[in-house]
Amino acid sequence: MKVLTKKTDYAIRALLMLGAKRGSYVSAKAIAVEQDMPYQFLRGVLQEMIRHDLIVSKEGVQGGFMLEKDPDEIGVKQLIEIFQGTVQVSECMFRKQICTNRSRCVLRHEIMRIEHVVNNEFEQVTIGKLLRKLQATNTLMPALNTVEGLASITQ
Amino acid sequence: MKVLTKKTDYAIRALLMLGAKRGSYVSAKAIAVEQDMPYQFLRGVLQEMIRHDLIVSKEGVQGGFMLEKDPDEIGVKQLIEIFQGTVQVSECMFRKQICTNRSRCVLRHEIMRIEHVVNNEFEQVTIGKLLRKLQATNTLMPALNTVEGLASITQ
DNA sequence: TATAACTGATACTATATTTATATCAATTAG
DNA sequence: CTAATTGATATAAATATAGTATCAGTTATA
Repeated sequence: MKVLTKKTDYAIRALLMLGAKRGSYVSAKAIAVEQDMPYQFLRGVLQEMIRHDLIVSKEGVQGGFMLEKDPDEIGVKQLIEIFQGTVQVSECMFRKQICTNRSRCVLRHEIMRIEHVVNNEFEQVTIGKLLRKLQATNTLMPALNTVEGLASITQ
Repeated sequence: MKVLTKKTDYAIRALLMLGAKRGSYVSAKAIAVEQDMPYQFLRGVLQEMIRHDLIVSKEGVQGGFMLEKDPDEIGVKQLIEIFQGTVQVSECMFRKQICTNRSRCVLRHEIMRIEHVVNNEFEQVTIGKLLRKLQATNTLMPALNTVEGLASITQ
């Protein structure tokens, strides 16, 4: 059972790179090379994040992507929702009778509760938190204070 | 993002039916009809549960499946592991550098923590708990004290 | 102003996973 | 003997995930 797909995985790591380079544009190619991700695939992921206003882009030479949104307001939950759809424990259990009369569904309570817990956990892990953890690591290892160094950790 | 696949879903509901009829054999056909599951697919699920000693079977006329294990000792976590594999947040994040020097991986801690939380939640939801909730519902609605009634709730 | 480095958009292919079906042999109650 | 059942296994269909390719448009800069 794989909770995060590659798209979400790549999205998180790309955001961490953009977060470490806030204020300047980083090209898809640079991210792909540093993080060892398939270039075109990554581009699709980046474009999706633009559509969701997480990042902005600049075309042409010296162009690339830049983190716009506050990293603390980008939770892994949101990224999962963008790339994997809303977390739902089981669509099947809500069919038929269960759907037409939910109050009868004894399973529903447990399932909704877990869904809530899971969502909450993922919501609390933000890009901001991850970035700070990365920086704490970097303090101990100055060589990692570069995009290259970051890549060596997150790729 | 779908947390439970059909196999796990069918497994849970089949176990609830077997749990409600403990002591007697229930055929795959009966479960499939009552719970509206594809017959052969369900049979595969049941056989898998036999291999994991959750249920036993009897061949021939009047044969079927019976719950063997204590329902309180069958957690949804175990069912997920059987039908969907071990819960892992992201295989990708543990590759390469991250794998060769895990202590450097700042993402790892968060990810392991969530994995733990998720597993814990699913472990605590047992077939026994679900059965008792069903019975509580049945007390208020006597018509549901049959396999047919149960099906009207869980299918 | 030509060019190379970029993104936007989109179509396509490949691979893996999930879901479902089909078949045949063996067992068993009646 | 027969019909109802499971055991085992092969296969197909559907869907989701992962990855590739292409072309048009933009922009810094030589």
